[in-house]
Amino acid sequence: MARPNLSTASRRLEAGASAESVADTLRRAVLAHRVAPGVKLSEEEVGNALGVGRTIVREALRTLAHEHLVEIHRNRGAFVVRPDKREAIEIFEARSLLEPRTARSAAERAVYADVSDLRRHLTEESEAMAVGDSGRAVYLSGQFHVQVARIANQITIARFIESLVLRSSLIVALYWRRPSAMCECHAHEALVDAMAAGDGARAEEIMRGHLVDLLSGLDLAERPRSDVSLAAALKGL
Amino acid sequence: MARPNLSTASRRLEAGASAESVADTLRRAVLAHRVAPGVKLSEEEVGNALGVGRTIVREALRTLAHEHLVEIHRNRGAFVVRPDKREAIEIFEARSLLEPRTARSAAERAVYADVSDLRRHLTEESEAMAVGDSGRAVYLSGQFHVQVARIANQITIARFIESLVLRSSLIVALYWRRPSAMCECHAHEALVDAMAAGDGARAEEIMRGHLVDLLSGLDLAERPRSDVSLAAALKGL
DNA sequence: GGGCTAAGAATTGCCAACAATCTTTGATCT
DNA sequence: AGATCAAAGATTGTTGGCAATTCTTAGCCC
Repeated sequence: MARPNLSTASRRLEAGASAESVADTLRRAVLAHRVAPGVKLSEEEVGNALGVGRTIVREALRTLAHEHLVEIHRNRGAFVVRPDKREAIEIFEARSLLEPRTARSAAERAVYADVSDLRRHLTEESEAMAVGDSGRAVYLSGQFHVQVARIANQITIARFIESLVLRSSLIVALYWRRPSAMCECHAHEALVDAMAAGDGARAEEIMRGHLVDLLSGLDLAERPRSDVSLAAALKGL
Repeated sequence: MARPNLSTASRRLEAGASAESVADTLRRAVLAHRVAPGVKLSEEEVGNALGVGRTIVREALRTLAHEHLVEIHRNRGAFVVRPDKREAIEIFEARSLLEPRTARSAAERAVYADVSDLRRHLTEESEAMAVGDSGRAVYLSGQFHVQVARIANQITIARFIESLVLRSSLIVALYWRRPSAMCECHAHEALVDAMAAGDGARAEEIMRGHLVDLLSGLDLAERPRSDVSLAAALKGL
């Protein structure tokens, strides 16, 4: 029986790995497309792959279900979600309500350290993109938005944005038109500039446009639903 | 040892009660102030009170923790949250970003059945208030907002609003100035009227003002942190 | 051959017991 | 008396196993 190697990227969790570690590993695996949407995440398989008991995995899967990254069907198991067109639009609709105003607040509150953190983050992004690690690039690109929300010092809104960004990353990984050339991220740089200048109105407008660009950069045509079963996914590795 | 009677309102769950039922019972108990903020929700106590095993209770408590209605401290247990001033403001800030625009969408999409459902809901609200069941009144008043979000047909945003409304209900129950006279809900009626007329702009404006009124109706002065322990809470019943 | 039924296998749901951790209580020392 | 420390008690964290449900497969009938 082929062992699934979910943990290649996460250097096998040491003993005492809590459910949160497992959830984090699975989260990254889903976002990096190491496990394709629709794949079933068997409790025992995941447990064996990560070296933890089924209970821990159960809890981690429940966490991911709360984040809408997996769906749990009673007595059937957990499956990686496959966001459809409607869901994609809804998520970007929600982001459009939250993020522009939050970016404005962030720009008005940002101190030097904040801006410098963001710039460091941008270089990480471009490095990942230069190396061609598109999984990491998508992830970092999302975390940029989370970081902006944190600067706005609104942890409730920041958490919502974090959740939306996670799901957006999955959507981008699924539907992005040009798999090679990621979002050029000029928007991110412009946003940091606006924040450095303390120009809230400009930051708000940049963010609004950026979100529109992101959504319109997707190809939301209905896909043939590859419907990969667990076997196919594991064989592929 | 006094048995806690959390289940008085929920007619003791039948066998096969899933974790979601327990979560729902606890949710209502927290919102109706049957269990005060700060109280510890022991897994075994809750399990005994509701006639289910500890595993089910554990799962339910995790769910509530994801909703920020309880806090789980490792190896220490789950405690009902006590929202502070900052959290209250943050939550209404988030609602102000989401709900006005959502109310506009709802007004523009609402069909006759939607409006009629809302009117029925309003009568339930006033009945609960007339009877003096303030716990139920607060709950229904919150559900009104959720229902509006559902009419907007944006389930992602509706879920966020639902989560925010739950926490708001707890905040209102904690900090409302006049415990007797609840929000007169003229705003709710006006909102339904605007929706019936299909006037999105008016609905948006009413919702915006309503949220401001709600927040300014709170007395957010720091409280002495009664810090009720489990014993005190159970003795009181 | 296609479709239906039933037995078997595999997986999740749940519970009870054990282990780990924290809190409390009581004694001891300064 | 107050503080410190240790052991007992209580609660959560985790594991393994059994029961319940679902999916698969083999067999049968039309």
